[in-house]
Amino acid sequence: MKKAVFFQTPESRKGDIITSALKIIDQKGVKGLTVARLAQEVGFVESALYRHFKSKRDLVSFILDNILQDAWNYLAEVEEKTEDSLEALKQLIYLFLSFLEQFPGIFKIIYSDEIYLGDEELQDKIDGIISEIVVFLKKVIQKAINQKKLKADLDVTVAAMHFLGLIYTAFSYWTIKKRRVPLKKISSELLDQYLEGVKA
Amino acid sequence: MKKAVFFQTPESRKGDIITSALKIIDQKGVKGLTVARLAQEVGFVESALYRHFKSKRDLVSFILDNILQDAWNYLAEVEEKTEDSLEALKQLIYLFLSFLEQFPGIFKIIYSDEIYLGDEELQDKIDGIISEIVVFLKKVIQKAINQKKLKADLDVTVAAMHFLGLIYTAFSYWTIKKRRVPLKKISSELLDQYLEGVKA
DNA sequence: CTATAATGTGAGTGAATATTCACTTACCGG
DNA sequence: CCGGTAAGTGAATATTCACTCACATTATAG
Repeated sequence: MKKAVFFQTPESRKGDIITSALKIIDQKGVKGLTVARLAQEVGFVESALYRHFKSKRDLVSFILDNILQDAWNYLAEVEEKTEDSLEALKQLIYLFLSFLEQFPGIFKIIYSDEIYLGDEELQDKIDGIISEIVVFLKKVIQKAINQKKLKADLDVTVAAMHFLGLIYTAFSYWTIKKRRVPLKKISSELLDQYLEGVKA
Repeated sequence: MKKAVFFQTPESRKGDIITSALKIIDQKGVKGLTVARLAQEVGFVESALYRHFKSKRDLVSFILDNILQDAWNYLAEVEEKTEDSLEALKQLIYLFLSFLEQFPGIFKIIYSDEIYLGDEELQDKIDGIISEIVVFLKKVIQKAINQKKLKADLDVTVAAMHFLGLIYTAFSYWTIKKRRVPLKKISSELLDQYLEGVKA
């Protein structure tokens, strides 16, 4: 019987579990996140998970709520503090990507139809996250148009989707290249091409 | 005991199964493709599947090989026959998207880490497909650069990934909008923004 | 008409998986 | 030191899933 590690607040234990879960998802995909594997990674027995989370689904839901909350605060801050709206777009893409670099598992959760389909509540949660991001990006882009930095006749929604697509593209490229190329380098080239196409 | 439908070549029966499989994947995701569900959709009993395919994995592999072979021929044809290389890019994105519009399930297979992970052979197959596409796009883009239609200093690989990302973006947008907006409309706006950024 | 090959059926099996439960262990406050 | 509580354990369970196998049916070619 292994000695339990105590002296940890409940939060940090949950944190351990989340860290392990994201690591597994990153390496083995959402499908690879099984309770057995998670338990092994954390270092307890399967049933112990249920001391911390009601269910596996609950764990994923918790991850989405909490990790993304953090990211969200950063985004809002950048948008508020950066005067130059083109510079803001640059900052935003770096922020998105350094976040995904840190938590690649999150990306997989959001873009996985494993979770997306079959659980209406999680599906709604993920849809909500994406549409929040799009709304946010539309706001930034509209601001840039108002500042005459971007073309006046730009379709704001398409431009926002296109920007979001850059993040996906950079991330995919990074994955294909076995993460050997720095994400920041990839994204800056993509962003340059993007900006050439949309700026005034 | 239900009467069997015969008078069908093995090919067309396989075709029925593939059609059903892609329909299920489209609606329920790759995870949703279970042998039970597939059998129900096709109209036979689970075990009957194994008269046509060695395994479920074999079915997916067959889909990747065959459906994509078709697509591939179209792509090559467009590239050869279209003189104007910018026009070729336009044609290509339409072709990609009308293909995905017809077989959305294929898209989900390729972008699913459910299949991607855990089966090395399928993983290699999908990797191969993607890199073939990238190589192809790089060739088209390089040709356009040589024709002085695109910027001479363009990073061809990044431009190709960006283009591929547009397809993903258009498809996602289409999905989010519940497929109510025609894919062609979405893609032409995205492509315009893209071309503005890369053309000479 | 009959042999054969293709296709379908029904019942079952074993493996993987999430979850429950009764229990034990370790720590902490009073 | 005692009682409560948070955390962990080990065994069991129900479900889902891909897949197998012996048997049945149908179409077609000779």
